[in-house]
Amino acid sequence: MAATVTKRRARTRQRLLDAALHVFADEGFGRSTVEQVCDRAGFTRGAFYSNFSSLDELFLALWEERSARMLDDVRDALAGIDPDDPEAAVRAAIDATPVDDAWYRITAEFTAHALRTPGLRRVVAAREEAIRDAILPVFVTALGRLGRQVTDERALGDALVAVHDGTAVQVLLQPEDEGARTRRQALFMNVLSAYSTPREIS
Amino acid sequence: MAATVTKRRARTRQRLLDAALHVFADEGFGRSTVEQVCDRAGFTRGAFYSNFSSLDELFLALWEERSARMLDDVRDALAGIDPDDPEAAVRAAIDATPVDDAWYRITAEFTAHALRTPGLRRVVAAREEAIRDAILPVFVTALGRLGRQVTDERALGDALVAVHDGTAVQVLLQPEDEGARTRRQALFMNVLSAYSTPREIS
DNA sequence: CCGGTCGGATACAGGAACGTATTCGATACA
DNA sequence: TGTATCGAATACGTTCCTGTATCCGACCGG
Repeated sequence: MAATVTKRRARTRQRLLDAALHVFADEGFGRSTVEQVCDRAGFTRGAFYSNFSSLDELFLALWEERSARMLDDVRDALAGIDPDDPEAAVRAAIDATPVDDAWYRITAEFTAHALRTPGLRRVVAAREEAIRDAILPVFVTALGRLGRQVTDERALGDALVAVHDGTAVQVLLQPEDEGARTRRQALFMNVLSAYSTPREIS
Repeated sequence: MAATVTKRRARTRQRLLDAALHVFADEGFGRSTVEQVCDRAGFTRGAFYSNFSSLDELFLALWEERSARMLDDVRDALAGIDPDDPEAAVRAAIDATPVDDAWYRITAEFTAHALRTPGLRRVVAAREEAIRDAILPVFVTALGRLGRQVTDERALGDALVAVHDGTAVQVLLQPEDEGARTRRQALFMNVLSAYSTPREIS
C-alpha cells in the first residue's frame, strides 16, 4: 500500500516544516541552517535531503502551506460571521486576520526574498490577491446591510490589505502602546466608509 | 593631525557601507557574508574587522545612515513645496517618499531583524516616529490651506505611514500594473480627507 | 514467513566563513 | 628626514555546514 509509505514521508515532512517555522522565526531565514531545522525536528540531515533539495525549497513550501492555511482560517472565520449585525461583523472580520509576530517576520523576509526572485514574486502576488478576494465579499455584504454601496471593489480590497500590512508593523513595533491597535481599528473603519457611499433608496 | 587619519578610516568605512547596501539588497542580509561585502568594497576582511565588530553592527550602522539620509531627503523635498497650491503640495509630498525596490528589501529584513532583537525594536520605532513627525506638518498645513482641520494628528500620521508601507509592497509586487500606483495615490487622498473636516468659518 | 523496497541514519570529505594575531606600508608630526 | 602610530593586508587555525554515498531497519506485498 503506497499510501502508508507516503504517510510516513508526509509526517516527517510536516515535522520538518513545523520545526522550520520556529527556526526561521527565531533566527531569520537567512541565518538558518539545515542542521538547525533538523535538530529541532528531531531528524538528521539525511532525512532532510530525502524530503527537500534545499532550504530555499523548504522555505517556499512552508510559506505556501502556512499562508494557504491562514487564508482558510480567514475564510472560516468570515463564514461564521453574523451578517445581521453588520457592525460586529466588520469588527470580527478585522480581527480575523490576527497580527502574529513570528509569522510577520517570516512573511516579511519571504516577501523580500520574492522581490529579488522573479519566479517567486508572482507567487506572492497571487496569494495576496487570493487573500484580498476572500476578505472583500464579507465587507461588501456587511456594508450592504448598513445601507452602503462599495464604489470600487478592487480599490477597497487593495486598501484593506495595505492597511492591514502597514498597521501590523506598527502594532508589533509598539506592543506596549495599546493606542496603536485602536488607531488600526479606526483606520479600517475610515477606509471602509471612504470606499462606500450611502445607497439611495430606489 | 588626527583628522586626516580619521579621514582615511571614514573613507573605507563608507565604502564598506556602500558595498554592503548592494550586497544586502542582492543576497539578503541573512545570506550575506563579511567576505562578500569586502570583495565588493575592494578590501580585505582585516579592514572590515578594523571598522566593525560584526555584520550585525554594520547592518545597524547602514540602516541608521540610510534611513536618516532618507529622512533628510524627505524634509528637503517637503521644504521646497509651494503651500499656495495645496493640491500639488499633497501630491508632491506623497511622491517625496519614493518606492525603492532595493531599499524596501533591506528595511523589510531589518524590521524583521529588529522585531526579534529587543534593543533594535525601539530604534526602528523611534525612526518611524521621526518620519511621521517630519511628514505630518506638511500635510496638516496643506490641508489647512484647503480649509480643512485635522482632527487627530497622531492618528493621521500613523495612518499615512501605514498606508505608505502597505501600498509600497503592492506597487513593488506588481510593477507592471500601473493601477497599483493610482490606487495608492487615491488611498492617500481618502485618508487625508477622512482624518480632517471642513473648518467652519469663525 | 520472506524478500524487496522505501526512508531515515550514518559517515565522509570538502569547502566556506569566521575571528585573531601579526606584519607591513603609509601618513602625520617633530 | 626620521620616527612613531595608525590602519589595512596577510596568514593562520578553527568551527560550522554542506551534500553525497552508503548502510540499516521497518514495513510492504506475496
